[in-house]
Amino acid sequence: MPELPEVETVRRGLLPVLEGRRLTQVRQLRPDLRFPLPLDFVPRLEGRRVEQISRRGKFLLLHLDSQEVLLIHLGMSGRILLIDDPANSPLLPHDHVVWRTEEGREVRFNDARRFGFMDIVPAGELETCKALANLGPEPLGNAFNGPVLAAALRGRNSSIKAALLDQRVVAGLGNIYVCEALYHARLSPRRLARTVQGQRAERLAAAIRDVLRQAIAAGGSSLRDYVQTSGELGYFQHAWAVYGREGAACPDCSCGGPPHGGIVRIVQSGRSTFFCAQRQR
DNA sequence: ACGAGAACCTGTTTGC
DNA sequence: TGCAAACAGGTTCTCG
Repeated sequence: MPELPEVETVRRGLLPVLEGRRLTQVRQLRPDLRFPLPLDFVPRLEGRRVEQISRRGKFLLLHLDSQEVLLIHLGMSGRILLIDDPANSPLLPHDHVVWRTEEGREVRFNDARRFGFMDIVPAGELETCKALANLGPEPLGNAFNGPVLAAALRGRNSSIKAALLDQRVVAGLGNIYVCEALYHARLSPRRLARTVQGQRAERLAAAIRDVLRQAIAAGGSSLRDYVQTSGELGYFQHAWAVYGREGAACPDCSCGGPPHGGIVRIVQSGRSTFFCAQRQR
C-alpha cells in the first residue's frame, strides 16, 4: 500500500490527532516488527509530546520534545488506524503498537505481514542514521530535477524500472508509481537506466513529480471522506494508466489494445511491470 | 562491485 | 465448492 503519496496522506491524517499532543500511554504488543524494536521503545515515547510530523521518502518522522525522532516505515501492509473511542474498540489482529493521546484517542500501527519497522534516533543523527543516510533526493523537493536524475542513473546497467525502485536514486517511489511515471515519460521499463539522460531524464523527472502530486491530491481528497487514516489507497487508484490494467487499451495511444497492442504485464526482478510497448520506448 | 533472485510474513485472489 | 498456487503497494541478504 504505501509509496510516497500514501505515506504523505497518512502524515496529513495524523496531524490533527498527534501534532502538538502528548503520548500518555504507549503499548508495544510484540518485541519485533521486521527488526527488533529498541529495548526501551516504550519509555522513550511515553510522556513525550509530538512537536512535528514530517516525511522522508516512505518514512514517517515523529519529532518528539525529547530531541528524538520516531521513524516509522509501513512496509508492504502497514496501516495507521485512528481510534476515537478506544474503550469500545478492541484490538484487531496484527495491531502491534498503540499510542494513546491525552485527548483519549488512540493511534494504532497494524501490519499483517510485518515488513514494516520503527526506530528511535536522536534528532541530531536523523540525516546520518542507517535508515535515512542513503536515501536519494525527495522527488517533490527543489533538489530533484532532470540533471540530478540523469547523474544518479549514469553508469547504471540495470533496467530503468529497477533503478527507480532503488531508494538511493530517488526516495519514495514504489512499484505502482514507477510504472505510472515511466508510462507518462514514454520510456520503456526495460530500457537501460544509463541511457536515460538529457531530455529523457528531464521528461522522467517531470513525470515522477506530476504523478506523485496528482496521487497526493487524490489521497488528500479521500481523507475528507474517511474518519480513519487507514492508509487505504485514495481515489488515485482509479486514475492509474497502466498499473494492474493488463489487457486494457492504452489510454493515450492508438495501439488499439490486444492482441496487437495495449497494456502488457512483464516480470522484472521478480515484480510485475505494466506498460504499453507501443507508446513506451 | 554490481545486479538478479531469494527471503522475510500473512492475507486475498485466481485457477484448476 | 474446495483447495492450492499465485500474487500483493518493500527492503535486505546472498549468490553468481
